Amino acid sequence: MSDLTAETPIHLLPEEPTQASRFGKARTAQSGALLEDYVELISDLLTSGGEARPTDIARRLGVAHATAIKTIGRLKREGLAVAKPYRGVFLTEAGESLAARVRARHRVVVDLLLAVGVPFEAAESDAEGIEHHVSDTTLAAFARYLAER
Amino acid sequence: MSDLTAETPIHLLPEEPTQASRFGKARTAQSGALLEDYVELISDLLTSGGEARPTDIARRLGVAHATAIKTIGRLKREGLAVAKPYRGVFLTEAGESLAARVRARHRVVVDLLLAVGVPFEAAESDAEGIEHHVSDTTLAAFARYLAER
DNA sequence: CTCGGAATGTAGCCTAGGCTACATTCTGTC
DNA sequence: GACAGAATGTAGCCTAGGCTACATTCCGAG
Repeated sequence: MSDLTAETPIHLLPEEPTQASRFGKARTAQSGALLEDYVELISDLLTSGGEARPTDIARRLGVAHATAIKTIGRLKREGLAVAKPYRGVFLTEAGESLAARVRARHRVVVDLLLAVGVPFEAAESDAEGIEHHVSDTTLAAFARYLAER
Repeated sequence: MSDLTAETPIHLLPEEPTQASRFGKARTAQSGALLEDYVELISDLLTSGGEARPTDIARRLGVAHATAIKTIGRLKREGLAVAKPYRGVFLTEAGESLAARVRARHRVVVDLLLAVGVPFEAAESDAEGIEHHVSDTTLAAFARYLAER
């Protein structure tokens, strides 16, 4: 998945007013956001409840269980999760570390939103969408701001 | 999806355990992001160059021209744009007003990122993805922060 | 005024992410 | 220990957003 769009770089787009690259990047980043949500949620379920069942996942994400199962299949293909039929879902090393990074990023984003005066409800809600588009550079800047404030 | 205007209501999502709504909202908001980009870009092209041709749009967005044309079809279906074959693309009232709102929001998001110390390049780049997930509430908070700072 | 190249449009294919409907497996209760 | 109901899995369909390949239309040189 990370291929096609990734190497459609600036080279093909000569003297564009610095815009195509931006759009393209935003679009690419969007891919994988769903997997991140799944991994984060599964990690939550595993650490808190001890179990991550497709039905729970589906309910928490507000999708049909079939959709969740299909996406879990993708997680497996991507090497982020493992699951045997009728057993729960578990994360691989890669999955766990991704979950950790996602969770940390989420926290920073929410904190930053709160810090600039966004109400709690909106901060939590919007962060869910925003976090997938926050680059490492921006994330670092957020952290710095929060620390220095 | 026709509610690009910001009312992606909670009403559709019953009493899910406080989390599905968040995820669902982020997901829903994501729909329409592409149309917003198109409308914004078309508006730019029209006001600056005077013309918005499918090929230009495709190049600026980094997609194949066929993709751009297909999406322009969607814009027409959504009542945001009009276009006759081999003539350029133009925005309807709705399209123009959406473009204006998108542009304004984009500016606020970029300014906020800069204000908290995000480098210019990253701010411009990340804003492109982030802006589509910024609710009116959060946008208002951003504006307030920028004014009071 | 014609003709070739660029722009535009069309067709068909692919994946991701949704859904419903149906089939299968598990499991708690009697 | 059987069985109903819940959980799980499978199949097939849909739309959005991408692509390539091909067809059509436009337009500027000559």
